[in-house]
Amino acid sequence: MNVKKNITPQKENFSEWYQDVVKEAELAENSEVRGCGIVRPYGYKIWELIKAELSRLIEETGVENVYFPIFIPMENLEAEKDHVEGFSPELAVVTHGGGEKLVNKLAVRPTSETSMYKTYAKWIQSYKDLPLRLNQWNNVVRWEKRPRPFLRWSEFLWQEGHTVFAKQAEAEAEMWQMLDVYEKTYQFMALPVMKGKKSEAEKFAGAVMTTTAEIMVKDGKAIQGGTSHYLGTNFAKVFDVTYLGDDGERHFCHQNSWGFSWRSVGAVIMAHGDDNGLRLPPNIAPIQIVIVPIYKDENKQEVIAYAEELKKELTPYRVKLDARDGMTPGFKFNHWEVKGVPVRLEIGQKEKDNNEITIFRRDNETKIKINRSELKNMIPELFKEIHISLYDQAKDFSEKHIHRIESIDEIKDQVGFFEASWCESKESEKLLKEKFSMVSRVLPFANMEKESKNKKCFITGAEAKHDWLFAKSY
RNA sequence: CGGGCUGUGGUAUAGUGGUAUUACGCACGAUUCGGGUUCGUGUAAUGGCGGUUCGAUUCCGCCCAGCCCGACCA
Repeated sequence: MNVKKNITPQKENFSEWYQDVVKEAELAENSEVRGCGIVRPYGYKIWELIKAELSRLIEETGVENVYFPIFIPMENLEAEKDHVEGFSPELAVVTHGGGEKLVNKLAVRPTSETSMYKTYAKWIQSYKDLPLRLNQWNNVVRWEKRPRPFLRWSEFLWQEGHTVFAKQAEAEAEMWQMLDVYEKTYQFMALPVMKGKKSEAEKFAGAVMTTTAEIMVKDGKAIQGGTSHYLGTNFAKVFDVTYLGDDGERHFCHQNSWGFSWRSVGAVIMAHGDDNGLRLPPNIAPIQIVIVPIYKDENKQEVIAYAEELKKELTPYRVKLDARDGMTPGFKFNHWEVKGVPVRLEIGQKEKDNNEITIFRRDNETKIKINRSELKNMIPELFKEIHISLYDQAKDFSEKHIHRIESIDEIKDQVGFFEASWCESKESEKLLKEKFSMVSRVLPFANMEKESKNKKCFITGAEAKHDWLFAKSY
């Protein structure tokens, strides 16, 4: 038997494994424009399924969708000093239009704060116009130095929410609420997240506070799965976003922005995938169930007819009957395993004769036989089990790879996240970065109100404030 | 942007100063079908510009592009 392996094992080279899976599962490929990816139908469907759930959750909180232009006048971007410093190295700028040089250059949006808030200033007059809570699904461009499929392309799809409040407390409450929405979305993908606050160095350019949902993937690195920022009145002061209060006074508004991108697809691949390819939870699987008929020439009609009947029975689900000729069942098994299809039904003469179905689960690679009559009723339960199994595997992995350390030297070449008591100084974070190319990822929510376990910072020995998580990241 | 590397069919590769190799893929035809069947036939390539030369895919120079490792980021 020739066994062809087109996927590099994870342990051999994780980065190559990732690229192999993206290619072999037909999720995406590089385009002729450096840094910009082409997302293929199978990959795009995964994103659409994630997006549908997130969109539902966002709207459930009362947020409405809008659309603002892709171009932003350069002068808008330059208005907020921290913001432009944060983004200018990665801006794409339009200098010509309609065959003529533009007097006022336009930036392709890297994010829309500076595009939307001038308009917000016009819309908001009184405290009665607040809160204003809007979201847009769009593409943004950041000229990244080192692209990676889904995780860091120069152009990417995401949603960005931009909300405005009268009071700081309301804004902060919403910032956490939206972070919870992101957590729920990741739970929908069977991924556990670590929620909390970003350090001064790692926070969003122009924000007062950045909160984040961090995900650990299988090489122990972190993926920033979504961020929710409290912008304070920083942008309000620049764009004059003010309201007249019931006290008759003019006040600056408190603003938030929050974003979640198709990077999440990369997180799913890296957190759930294995050496045989992708593993998808049923919620976001473009094909939830694949039926592979096994036949010879003599019984082909009979077996396929049986398979068709089963497909019909499973109508509410996303089902594919793979009746392609000239391919062996083994080939098809592998094909759909690479693509991460959570459930496979194997249907041959034996099943037909005994009124049975052989079910293969991608999450744990087991096969079971059931009676046909059980099929329809067991699917919801099976999906749930697969979802939980994938979630638990990811959770278990994360927990096993968080190492408590008291000194920076304990990091050595260990893989994973490191929990440590930290003084929170920018200098110490810089040191950590130089030594281990690692930065703080998050101050977990649960540790925010607690004193640090160790009184001394693991880097500087100065007074520690809280217990933070540190990791290398994508 | 720094460091390293590479440009040969769709993909991955071999080789050569004079007719370009192999595998996969793809097309057609058989064969096979319970874990990546087998065979036959066909298909298709030297990144660009310049130099050396009778002749360059090969040697030289420049350009362009890509990959990997760092710094930057959803």
